Amino acid sequence: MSIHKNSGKRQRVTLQAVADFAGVNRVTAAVALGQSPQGGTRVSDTTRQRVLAAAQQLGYAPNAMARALRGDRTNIIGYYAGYELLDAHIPFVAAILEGLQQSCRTYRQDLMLFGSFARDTVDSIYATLTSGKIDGLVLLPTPRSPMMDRLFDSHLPVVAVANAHPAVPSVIVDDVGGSTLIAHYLAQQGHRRILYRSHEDYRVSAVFRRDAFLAAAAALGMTVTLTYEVPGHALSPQEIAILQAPAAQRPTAAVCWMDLNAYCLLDHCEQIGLRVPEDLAIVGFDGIQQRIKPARVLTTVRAPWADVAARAVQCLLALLDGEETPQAIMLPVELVIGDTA
Amino acid sequence: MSIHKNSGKRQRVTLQAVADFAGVNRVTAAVALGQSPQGGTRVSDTTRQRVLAAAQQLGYAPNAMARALRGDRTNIIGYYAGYELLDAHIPFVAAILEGLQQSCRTYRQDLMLFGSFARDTVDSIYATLTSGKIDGLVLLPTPRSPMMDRLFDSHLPVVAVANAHPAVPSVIVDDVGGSTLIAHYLAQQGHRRILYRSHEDYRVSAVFRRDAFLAAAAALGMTVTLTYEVPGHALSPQEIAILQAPAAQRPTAAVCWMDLNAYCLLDHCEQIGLRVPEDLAIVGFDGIQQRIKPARVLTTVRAPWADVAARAVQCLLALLDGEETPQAIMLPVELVIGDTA
DNA sequence: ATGAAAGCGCTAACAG
DNA sequence: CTGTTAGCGCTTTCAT
Repeated sequence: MSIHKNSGKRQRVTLQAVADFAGVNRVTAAVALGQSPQGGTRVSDTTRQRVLAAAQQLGYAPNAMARALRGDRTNIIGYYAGYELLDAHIPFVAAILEGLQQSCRTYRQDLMLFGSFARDTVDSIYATLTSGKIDGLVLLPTPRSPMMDRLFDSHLPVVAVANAHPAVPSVIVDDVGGSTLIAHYLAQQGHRRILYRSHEDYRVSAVFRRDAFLAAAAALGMTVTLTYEVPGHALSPQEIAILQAPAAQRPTAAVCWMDLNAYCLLDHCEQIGLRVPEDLAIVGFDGIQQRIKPARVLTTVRAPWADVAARAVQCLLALLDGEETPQAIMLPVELVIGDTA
Repeated sequence: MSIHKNSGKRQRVTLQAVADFAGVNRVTAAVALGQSPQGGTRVSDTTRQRVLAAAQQLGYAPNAMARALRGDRTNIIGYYAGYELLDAHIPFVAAILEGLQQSCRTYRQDLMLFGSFARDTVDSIYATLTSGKIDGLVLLPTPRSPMMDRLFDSHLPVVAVANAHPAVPSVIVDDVGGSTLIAHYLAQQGHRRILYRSHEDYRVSAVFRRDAFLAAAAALGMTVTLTYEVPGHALSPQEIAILQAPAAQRPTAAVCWMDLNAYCLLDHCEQIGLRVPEDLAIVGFDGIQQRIKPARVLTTVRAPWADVAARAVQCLLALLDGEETPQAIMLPVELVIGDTA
């Protein structure tokens, strides 16, 4: 069987090698290659050509680590999701990754991913994050996590996404506006009894969405029954009971704090024979497209998650450059009328 | 409006600072902190305690970049998908990311993601990849790409996933075995006329799957019509025509080189009123779960993509340690009988 | 227009 | 047991 061996010490082509090859000093070579301040006049054109040719021929690639050590930028930014294993199967996470990549390319940064695992200690993750590999961190904050306090005390520049955190600049979406849009739309459609499915944890977004909806619904004279989802987005016994009530008492519309949740409800309705939207209108939040058949389009609030992530990178880089940064950047959302409400 | 400013030069706590604080030499501090060869006898216990306390108090975190420059390991490994933007929305990609993360955690490596964008030049990507930020690369190879040749000529250790490449160790799945399983299963079910939907590009996996299926089918006396998918997995006019033929000539089963493709075919069949599997049996390849309703389970070959990625990291690290590595590691696949064939 | 020196933070090798 | 020396590859001074 054929085997592979690493070709010994992988000897990189160093600047010195290029300089030697071109017969000049390290510094001259450095200036000729890099786009230095006085690059125009620093070296002669002939010298530059010679150096360039040498670099080309030897396949020179500057050592980013040495550069990082010299200046104080690695040009790497990190992403850390406080919640759990960074699971790209979740559409929200995939959208965030998309935005991060997009922005990293635009600003010529590299992207490093940090997954958190149950077994890892706060200390070990913290150590990794602050080891100087990254210039700054885009963070999906977890409420009430010891990790957050550690991070905010550190000197590592951090920008939060999705959930605002008072300690750092945050890029979020207009949760309040979105919920208000939903409330008005449902009121206008004539709904009076609403089921609102929120999240049991204290994710900031979930709270904003819930409270804004409750306030708007009250102002519009709608009655809201509030429930909290159980793990896995499945319906709780209480929710099942509510949906089995006689038509006169049953809610005519259900609002879910996030789309994944709404899809589960949709699924449940089909199973128990509740027609959507005739018997029960369903509205979500996020704008996650799900391939379901027969083709249904969820009525939801579309939140531009990729843009949020892209903006967070931009914001982080501004912070690194010592520029002033708004405490919070809120991106607008949009009500998308599908066929479920 | 509240604003945020980066707190000036983020001054990291250096080893020197810890040493000064503890009243010892840099080196002593280094040895006391790190798990050096002679750590046991190198420093006295009292000194070690003092250094440890100092480090704790000052919040010292070793600078990974300096360490990387000194030794020659960054403990970062990269992932680069030759094909296109690294799109986590694609289940296959998500599975790969999952495996990479898993393995990186196990071996205490950090993970860096490189997306390729249409606009980026081969040179710029190559420069990034070989800048010394990563110790090695897990690569999803693109056939006939100039990038590949550049990479294989470089001294950057590379391990390929999913598609084997002769130039580097590869971790793949048993494409041939999978196709053979499918062929035997269909033959056993009594199918004689098969439609095989392959991929127009020369992705190695696609070719292996196709050729193995054709060979096995021929040996089993089945007749195969071969078609190639058009971009977006949609059906080509030719394929549509084939499916509209009279029942006596029409294929009784369709095999798709990958699941996403199979789902599109399933969709099409529902639209034109072809019953699956009664009128047409459908088989995929990959084991990608799709949430579709009414709930259907695709008959397919399950390939352990997360394991493939995890194994690739392991293989890469072995390579970095100068160990011998098999040219190819092939992970077994499994036929999963659903309700579509 | 070019070269020399210094130092980013760390550690492996020798002294003492 | 501890301190000194040297150098990873690079770039920002300053001197020629």
